[in-house]
Amino acid sequence: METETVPLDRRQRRRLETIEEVLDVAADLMREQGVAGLSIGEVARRMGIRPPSLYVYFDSKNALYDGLFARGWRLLNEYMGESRTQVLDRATLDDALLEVGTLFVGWAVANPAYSQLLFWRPVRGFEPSADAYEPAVESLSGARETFGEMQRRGWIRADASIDEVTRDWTILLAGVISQQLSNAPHESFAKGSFTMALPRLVGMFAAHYAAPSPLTPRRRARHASQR
Amino acid sequence: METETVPLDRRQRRRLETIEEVLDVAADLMREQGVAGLSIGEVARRMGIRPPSLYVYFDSKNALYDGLFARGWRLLNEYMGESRTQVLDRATLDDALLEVGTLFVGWAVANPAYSQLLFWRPVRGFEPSADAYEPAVESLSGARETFGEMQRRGWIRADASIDEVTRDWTILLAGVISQQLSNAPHESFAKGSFTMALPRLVGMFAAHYAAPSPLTPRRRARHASQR
DNA sequence: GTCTATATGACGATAGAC
DNA sequence: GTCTATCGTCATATAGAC
Repeated sequence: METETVPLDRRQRRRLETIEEVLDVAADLMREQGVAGLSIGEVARRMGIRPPSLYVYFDSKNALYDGLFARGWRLLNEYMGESRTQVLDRATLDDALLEVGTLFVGWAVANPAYSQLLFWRPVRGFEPSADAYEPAVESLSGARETFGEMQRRGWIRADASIDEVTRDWTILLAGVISQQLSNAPHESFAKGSFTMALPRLVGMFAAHYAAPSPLTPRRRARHASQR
Repeated sequence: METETVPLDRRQRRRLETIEEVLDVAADLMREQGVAGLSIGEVARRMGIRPPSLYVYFDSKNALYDGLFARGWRLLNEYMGESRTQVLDRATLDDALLEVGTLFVGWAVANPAYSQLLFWRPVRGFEPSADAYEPAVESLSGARETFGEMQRRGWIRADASIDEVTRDWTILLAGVISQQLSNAPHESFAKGSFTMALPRLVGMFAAHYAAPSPLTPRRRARHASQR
């Protein structure tokens, strides 16, 4: 109540730094050993402290997973950057979707440990908290908004349900990521047996949801000016 | 070398029975507690024996996972039964694919623990052995053969690559299963937010790969109006 | 407030007696 | 083939030093 005018005192800042360091080490470990390979003891060992000291910053191992879950979605959202709005300038629906799809799947395949944590449910007893879920929800609603805008611009059929379009899109991306990571986790995005199917599947998706008569740039401009 | 004329002596038969019992209990446990919740100690406890005794039948916990992996794929293949050949009598490609897709995804959603083990890679250090992989390979090559036969019968475009068709199909099913189990694991198949997208996605898939001409005009009209 | 030291109980796994 | 005994590791909890 009384010291809230000071944004961050030294102690709080130091505490946040330590929390970030714990997450750094935990993310490294998860990348090396897989999601289930994360161990409180090993994190402490690498930080040069004793395991119980970690409980000052994270109440449990699942709280650590929760922090990693939130961080993973934040990293992914940062990586996607402004692409969701920028692709609205692309020539075709197919081009636009392939660009964001490639970014998304590319990050997932390059970060398999995070992907397991974000897209699957590998840890017994771990359910992401509402706070940790927030960036995930943000990502989904961002996709929905983009599809809505695409429909407003006449790229997507007017009779298509944006919720259904969004759902189908996430299913498609999840399928590619899931199959690639489960069956050939060491293949790169460029040479992945399943990631290579992405352009084809995006084409299928775009053709299915594209407005019936593909709009020429002129018609698209006319369409947009009507709103 | 000397006793191989006898197909199964009592000891061997008893051993196989015990192995089956271990797998029964392990599958129950996995269903109750999730894939990672499987514990050698708990399996032994439920069988009324001591944990070390299990090592007579399974060299390690991962060997137990291996047995469950093979058994899961066998159960799924049995569940699919003769559907892959029977659906060749259906009226449309869409009907046929929706039928096998519904069976496959339905089993997966009804058996989430097995699904995690079969379709994801949740256990650190566990890589299915070649033996355990055999029924999985059988399932995939069965799908490929069905698509090949569909192409021979003129249902699927002659210029489509059967390998690509098969791959896209597995991605689609994996996407639905993955999203449903990760985001709403307690929803039934009938009411699942993601399983409900299956008919739509199968329609998209069928429309994309269907041969342009073999359908009568009436069927084609019905096909198109389904969207 | 933050850490160390220590303890508990479960786990996977092994050795060796019977 | 099953047991007891045991090992090392794990997540977690608590007591108390600084």
